[in-house]
Amino acid sequence: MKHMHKQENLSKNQQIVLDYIEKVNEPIKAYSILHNVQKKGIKAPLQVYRALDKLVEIGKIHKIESRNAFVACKNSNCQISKATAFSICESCEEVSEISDSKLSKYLKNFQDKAGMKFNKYNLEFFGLCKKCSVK
Amino acid sequence: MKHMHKQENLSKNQQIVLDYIEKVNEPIKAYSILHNVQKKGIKAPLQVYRALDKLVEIGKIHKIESRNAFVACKNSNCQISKATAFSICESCEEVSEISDSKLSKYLKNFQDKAGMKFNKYNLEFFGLCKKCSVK
DNA sequence: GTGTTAATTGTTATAATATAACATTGTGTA
DNA sequence: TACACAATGTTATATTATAACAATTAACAC
Repeated sequence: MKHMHKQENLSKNQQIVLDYIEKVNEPIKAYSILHNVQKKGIKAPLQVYRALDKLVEIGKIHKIESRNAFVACKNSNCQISKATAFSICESCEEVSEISDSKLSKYLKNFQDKAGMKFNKYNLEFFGLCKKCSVK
Repeated sequence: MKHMHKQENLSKNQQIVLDYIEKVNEPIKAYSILHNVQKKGIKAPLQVYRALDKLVEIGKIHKIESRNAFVACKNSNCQISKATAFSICESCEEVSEISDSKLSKYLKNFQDKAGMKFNKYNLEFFGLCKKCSVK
């Protein structure tokens, strides 16, 4: 088949960035990533942003829009970054990816009144996590 | 009964910024607001951002996080910006605020598995609007 | 009125986030 | 091989947002 580049393998920079994001295991900002992978040879913001773009596109990571931060995907079932939900603690900034099949089913099937067909959504819940709510 | 002013509690800059956002009636970026209200005496980004912060806080406008843009609230029932949902056309960038009581009820009552209590959420749907989907 | 306090404003400077442009190198495959 | 496209390297710049601090105005008790 012509021109089928499956991309099951990540490029060097993509792998470096993904490895770091998976290691820290919490949302991290682009320039923080940059500072931490400079020893691996990545020198410029654009190298990071290009890797991030690709990793978001293939669903390996997600962007937490309200925080301009990136986090590794924890679900095996959102491999194309098209149905994401997060809980965010407004005190400690802890972020968890929500994996709730009822919720995702509900949102995937949601139809707005204008009849618009959606192919993607992102949902961010805010509140206090258990730790912070007892303080 | 006292005379009813339009927005009794807003300050001068807040009113200028809100008037402009309501006039354009679509999501608009902070620096675009700045350029368009300079004739009203607002000169610096910070004056715009301070007004935006306040207007978001009191629910007069919402921020479209994925676009870094601000839009006037269309619902009378989200006056504190705590339960927002939007549909976004990825082609023409048209944004509509979704007002669906079933959806908002569902999300308000959503409980995550960690037992975290939410006080706020923001949901952004992406797709093609009717116009763009027939092109 | 005066005094007090908080909110708002004005201003300059700078931080933080992200992309443009273009030359070069790597990779898969016909 | 040659081609197409993905990825890289690099410099510069655009875009979005906040820090710091002084001055002014609004709300309100006395």
